[in-house]
Amino acid sequence: MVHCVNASYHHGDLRRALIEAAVAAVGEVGVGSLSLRAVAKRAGVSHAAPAHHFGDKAGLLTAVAAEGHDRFADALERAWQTTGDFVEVGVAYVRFAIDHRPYFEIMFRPELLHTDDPELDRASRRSREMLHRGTDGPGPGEAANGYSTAALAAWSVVHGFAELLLAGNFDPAIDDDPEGVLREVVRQLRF
Amino acid sequence: MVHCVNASYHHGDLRRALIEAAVAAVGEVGVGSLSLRAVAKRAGVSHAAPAHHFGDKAGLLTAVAAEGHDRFADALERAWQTTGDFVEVGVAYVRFAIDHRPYFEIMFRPELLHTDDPELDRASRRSREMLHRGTDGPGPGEAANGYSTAALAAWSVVHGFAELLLAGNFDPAIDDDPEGVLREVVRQLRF
DNA sequence: AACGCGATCTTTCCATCGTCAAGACCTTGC
DNA sequence: GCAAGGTCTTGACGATGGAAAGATCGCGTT
Repeated sequence: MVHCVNASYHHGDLRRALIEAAVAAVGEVGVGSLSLRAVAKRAGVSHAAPAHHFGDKAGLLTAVAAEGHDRFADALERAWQTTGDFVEVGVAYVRFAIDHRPYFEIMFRPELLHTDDPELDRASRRSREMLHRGTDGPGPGEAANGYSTAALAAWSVVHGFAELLLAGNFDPAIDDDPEGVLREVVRQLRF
Repeated sequence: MVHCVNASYHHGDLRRALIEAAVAAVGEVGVGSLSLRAVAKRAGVSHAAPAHHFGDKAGLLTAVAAEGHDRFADALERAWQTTGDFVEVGVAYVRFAIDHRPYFEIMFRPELLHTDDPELDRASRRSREMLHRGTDGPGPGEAANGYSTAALAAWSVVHGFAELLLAGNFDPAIDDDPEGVLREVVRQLRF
């Protein structure tokens, strides 16, 4: 039993193919118009194939979100270790939202996901930890809730910027150099 | 011709009833699971009735979003004129998101709306202007794009806080006193 | 070497959805 | 009154997500 964990019989690696197809589809039509059947067609399988690997639509999106959080954590960690500047972690946050929009569109939408999924939990916990690097630690910031005020402020500002930008709520002029604008915005924070 | 603008024949004021039914439905199941047919049933009309008043689903959501932006602008203006403190405008921003969640869930999601609708344009422009009160004006903040850096930072931080809070991405402990936490978060901004 | 089991995928079916077209009803203006 | 047009209903269609049942295939066992 358990012939092939995560492996392949008929298709090769359908699980992987479906995730990639989902990401591509979300990139084209948005998560709101994502159709399981379109994803299946894109991967060259029948419309019911995804259900076997992911249970349901939320299951597929959960797998995408988990992968997204992993990549996200990687990007944030890279930024932190490269520059040592927490502002640059914030820039990386928004950079990821822009460059990997399909992932980002899904990652922070629990209503689309199976929030009890252990893989998602592990990955999102990892990306969450990366966010606290730099703001947490020495500073005071009451930890009555799980976060320091500085971490909450930083998270809120970069997340809000990313959401408003991606949704198109900003002046289009910002699209020319979102990084530059964001850098100035983040500098408005006291650390 | 044009017997009754916005008025009532068979039903009373179906347009109004449908908007209220939509708000109630979004409050219960979220905008993602909103069904036009459920809204119609809630208003006591046939499943195709909404189409006549709003064209399509996006049309109904557009009307809801426009009404939301009007109420939103009212709330922000009230906060500004009452306190004169821009921090309190930010608090009112998040307060609105919490207290009128169904509206807020829709207002900043252009992909769900008819963004060319004149009513929506007027209302959202109004709420946008309220946001710039207090940050704009005297300060420098390059206006290369439409906003000052301070306004962008303030908007981003309150919007991000609201989104993360509503989506449930924060520690549940914050739900006890989101206003208090937000006030400290906003104070992390230099004005 | 043959069997059987379980994993993988397909096919078929169903309820629900948004939208469209056609018709019924009702109010208003003439 | 009567035509006209706004209001709403009915019925239908294609698309969707999901459930159920069957077909196909590879592996471990004997």
